[in-house]
Amino acid sequence: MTSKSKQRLIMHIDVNSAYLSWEAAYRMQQGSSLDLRDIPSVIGGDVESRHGIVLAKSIPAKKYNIQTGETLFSARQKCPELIVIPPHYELYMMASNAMIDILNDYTPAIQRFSVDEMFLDFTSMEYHYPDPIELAYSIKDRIKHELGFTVSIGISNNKLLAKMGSDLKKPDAVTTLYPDEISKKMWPLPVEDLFMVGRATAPKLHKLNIFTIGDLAAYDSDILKSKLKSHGIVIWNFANGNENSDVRKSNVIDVKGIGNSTTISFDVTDRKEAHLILLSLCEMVGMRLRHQESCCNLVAISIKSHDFISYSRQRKLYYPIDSTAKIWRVAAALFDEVWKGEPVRNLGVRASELCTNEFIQTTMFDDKDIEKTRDLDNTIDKVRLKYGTAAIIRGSFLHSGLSPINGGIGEESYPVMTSIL
DNA sequence: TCTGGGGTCCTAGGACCC
DNA sequence: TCTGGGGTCCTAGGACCC
Repeated sequence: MTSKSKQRLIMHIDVNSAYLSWEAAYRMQQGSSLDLRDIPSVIGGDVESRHGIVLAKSIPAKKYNIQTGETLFSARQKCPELIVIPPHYELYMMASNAMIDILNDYTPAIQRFSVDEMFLDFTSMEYHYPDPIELAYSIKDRIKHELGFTVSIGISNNKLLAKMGSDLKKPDAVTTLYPDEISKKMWPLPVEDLFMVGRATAPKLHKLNIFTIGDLAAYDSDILKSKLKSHGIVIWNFANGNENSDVRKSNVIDVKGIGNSTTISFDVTDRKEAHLILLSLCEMVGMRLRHQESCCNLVAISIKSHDFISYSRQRKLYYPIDSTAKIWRVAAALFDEVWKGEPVRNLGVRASELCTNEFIQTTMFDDKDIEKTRDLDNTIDKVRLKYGTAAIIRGSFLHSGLSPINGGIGEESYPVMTSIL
C-alpha cells in the first residue's frame, strides 16, 4: 500500500453561535416572527441562582463587544436593551443530533468534537465527491434549509487546518485552508487565534516578541520548548500546520472520567449541607457511570469558595466502585479532609480511572451485600429513567430545600477531546 | 458588579522501591 | 560528616478546549 503518503481530505463544521442559532431556529419554527439572530441577544444563565454569564451571543450583540463568558451584568451595561434567553440544553442536543443525521448521509467517518462541532473525513471519496468545495456548500445549504441554522465549514487535509479554516469566515461560509494557503490565510492572524493558545500562553508568547501565528511558526522550536515545555512544541507544530490525528468515532470506552459540579445559589457554611450537595452530585455521577457500565478507581472532589479560590482533593481506591453510596462516602470524607470552614460557592464530584463493571473485584473486607447495593442502584436508575429523576429521592433531601440530583449530561453524552483534537 | 459546567492533558513534588 | 540514581505511583494544581 502506498496510501501512507496519500493526502487526506478533512472538513470541520462549526455551528454559528450554536445555542443562540438553535434557540432562534426553534422559535421561528414555532411561528415566532422575531429572529433572535437579527437583534442584540444572548443565551445566558439565571442571575438569581448565580449562573449569570453569557453562553452565546448574536452577531448584533457582538457589535456591542459582548463576549462569551462575561457576566450578564457587564453585557447589559454594554447594551441595555439586550434580550437574554435562558439555555435549553435538551433542544441543543436534539439540534446537534439532527445535524449528525444529515451528515451521516455523506460519510460515516464523523467525529463529534463537541455539541456544535464535527470533523468529517472524505479521504479517498473523490469518485463520489469530485469537488470538495461543492460538497461543502451542499452540506451547508442542506443544513440551512432543512434545520434552519447556518454553519461554517473549513476544508483542508488535517483536522487542525480544517478547524482553523472554519473560523476564517463566519457565518454561513465555506473556506479552504490547504498547506499552501497557510502563509497567506493563517500566519497574519494574532497568535491568540491559534487553537491551544489561550489566556495564559498568549502573554508568554508576546514576551518573546511573538504576536502573529506566523511569528510563532518562524520561531526557534528549541527555545520554545525550553520556555513552554511540551506545550511549546504542540503550538509550534500547529502554527506550521502540522497535525495528523485521525477522525475517530467517539466511543464510550475512551471516556476518561465522569464528573458533575454545581454552583449553589447561596454560600454553604454547614458541613452536613455540603455533604448533601455532594450526594446530589454523586447521584448523577453514579447514574452516568452505571449507564455506561463502568466503575471508577479514583474519586475527586473540588471546592470553590465564596472568594473564588478553588482547590481539590482526590483519592485512589483499592477496588473499583460504581455505587452512589460508596462514591458519596469517599466524596464526603475528602471534603472533610480539606474544607477549611470558609463559605463554599461551588462543589464538584468526579469519577475517573474508569474500567468495565463486568468483573467487580471485591476485597475480603468488603461488605457482603455488594450485590444488593448494585440491585438497589440499578432499580433506582430504571425508575428514574422511566418516570423522571424526581420519581425517587432520598429522604435526607425531603425538607432540605436542596435539589436531590444535580448536574447535567444524562442520556446522550458526547465525549470531547481537546488537546488531542 | 459578578464571575457556568462539561471535559483532557501536563507538570512538579513527594513517597517509595531497588 | 555526608548523604546515588533511577523508576513508578500518587496527589494537587494549572492550562486548554467548547
